[in-house]
Amino acid sequence: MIATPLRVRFAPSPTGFLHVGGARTALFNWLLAKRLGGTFLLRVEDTDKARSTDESTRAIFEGLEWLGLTWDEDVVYQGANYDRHRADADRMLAAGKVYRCFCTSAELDERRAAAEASKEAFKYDRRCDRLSAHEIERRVADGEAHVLRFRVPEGSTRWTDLVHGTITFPNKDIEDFVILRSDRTPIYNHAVVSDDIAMGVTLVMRGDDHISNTPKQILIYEALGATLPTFAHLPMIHGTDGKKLSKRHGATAVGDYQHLGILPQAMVNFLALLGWSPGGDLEVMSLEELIERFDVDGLLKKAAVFDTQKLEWMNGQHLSRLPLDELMPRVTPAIIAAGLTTTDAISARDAWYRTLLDLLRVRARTIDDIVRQARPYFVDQIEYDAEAVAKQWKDRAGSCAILAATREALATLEPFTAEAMEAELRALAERLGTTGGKIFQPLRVALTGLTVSPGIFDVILLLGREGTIARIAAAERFLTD
RNA sequence: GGCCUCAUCGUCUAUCGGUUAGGACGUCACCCUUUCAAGGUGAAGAGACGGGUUCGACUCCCGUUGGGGCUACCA
Repeated sequence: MIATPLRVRFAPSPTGFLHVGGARTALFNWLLAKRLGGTFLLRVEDTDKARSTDESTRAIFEGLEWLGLTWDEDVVYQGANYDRHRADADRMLAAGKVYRCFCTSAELDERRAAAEASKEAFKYDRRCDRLSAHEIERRVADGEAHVLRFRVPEGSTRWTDLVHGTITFPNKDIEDFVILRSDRTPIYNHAVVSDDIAMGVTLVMRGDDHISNTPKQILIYEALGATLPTFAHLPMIHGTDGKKLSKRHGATAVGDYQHLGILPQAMVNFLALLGWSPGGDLEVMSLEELIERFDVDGLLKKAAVFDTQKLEWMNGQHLSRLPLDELMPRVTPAIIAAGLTTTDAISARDAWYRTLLDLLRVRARTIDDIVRQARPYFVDQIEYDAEAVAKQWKDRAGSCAILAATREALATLEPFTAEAMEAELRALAERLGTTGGKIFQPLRVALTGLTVSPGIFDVILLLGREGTIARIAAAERFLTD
């Protein structure tokens, strides 16, 4: 079913950002190429000059690179192959597979509207295919604008799809479609086939919104005398309303998720599970594990809904499991961008920084969560969260007294370790006739300004004895104001 | 409208004729506990409907219904 050597491609049109659906298609092609030792190609379909932009092409490259989906050969720009598209079209014209059509867009629109008005399905009536040879010659000689139309033969067109099995289209339902515009630029279906043949693509894997294009493309392959590739049509990705994912569903570009603090590993993992299943219960996988397990047998037919909550959960999983060395280059730039510190300051205390990240990542779902939680460990002056103050420092004088006692206990504590701190503070609680929690919670607010943080002794160790004492003193001042 | 296609918990999915229909996200409860996460345990929650085929259907076939895609001198 799958020819070797395998050559697959991802062929986006540069009319926007890299969409998650497109990213998923690219990922599946890439995974299969990696798994089977094939070649993954990238082709930019920029033949719609009105909508294609360089900015969008760049965004697509950036998106793919961020996900780690690198392509093997030079990028192919469809717009650079007009000569071949025309040559292939002319070859089919010479072979009698296509014919010249002089009907104008305006005429066609009119006939289409008329058909619709009388509730009939519109299909081109082939009137130009009935023109006499010398009339065609005359009109061409007169320089009359015309397109090239494919003469769809009798019969039916079928193929064995890797995900859907056999799909058959009666040719009578396919109209004689245009392959070359009157300005001699190619129409999508023709350009795709011409390019896929030239690029030696052996397997076409794309969204199933292309199923109805496939019979037309197969007819072109046949008319050109080329070998058919294998086809695999992937299910769509839908929004929570069951409709094709689009702008109104919120973030749909992979770049959006990058900026939301999602790791590329998590994005890839999540996308891989939309329309494919490894068969068992395994869900959280690294790129290597994905490559190892990816298989066309696990491809699904049903459209999947993009669930951002599960994406975030998965991101949390990757955040916790990734080796610190791989995580740091993704988080550090965000921390620096937030203005919390500098590269130099971090490298000056590498061990401290690693400990901090290790403590924060467990309770974060996104990189942004980590940045938010990291603030108290970098700034000089922390801010007290209003709710935290209201809840933990309700009794200002009492809290202040407890903080003072805590400060004194910590000031001379030896050794300055978590174990010693806990023993000391719990003993203090007992002397005060209260519980550990009554000391730890107000202390947490004093040290971080928040009710949420890593274990309190970890926080103290992170801040150091001096920092801790200073923060408690500052809290005491705040409480006695 | 026509053509194509899809159909298991709210969501992602396992099941390739015989299971108490399994797992994950989310939800709820409990445990752990200095907070929040993480982790652990448990609960609620699904085969769209109707016909067949078969000793036996979620699974195979047909139909119905519902969803989606396509229907351009767009890609």
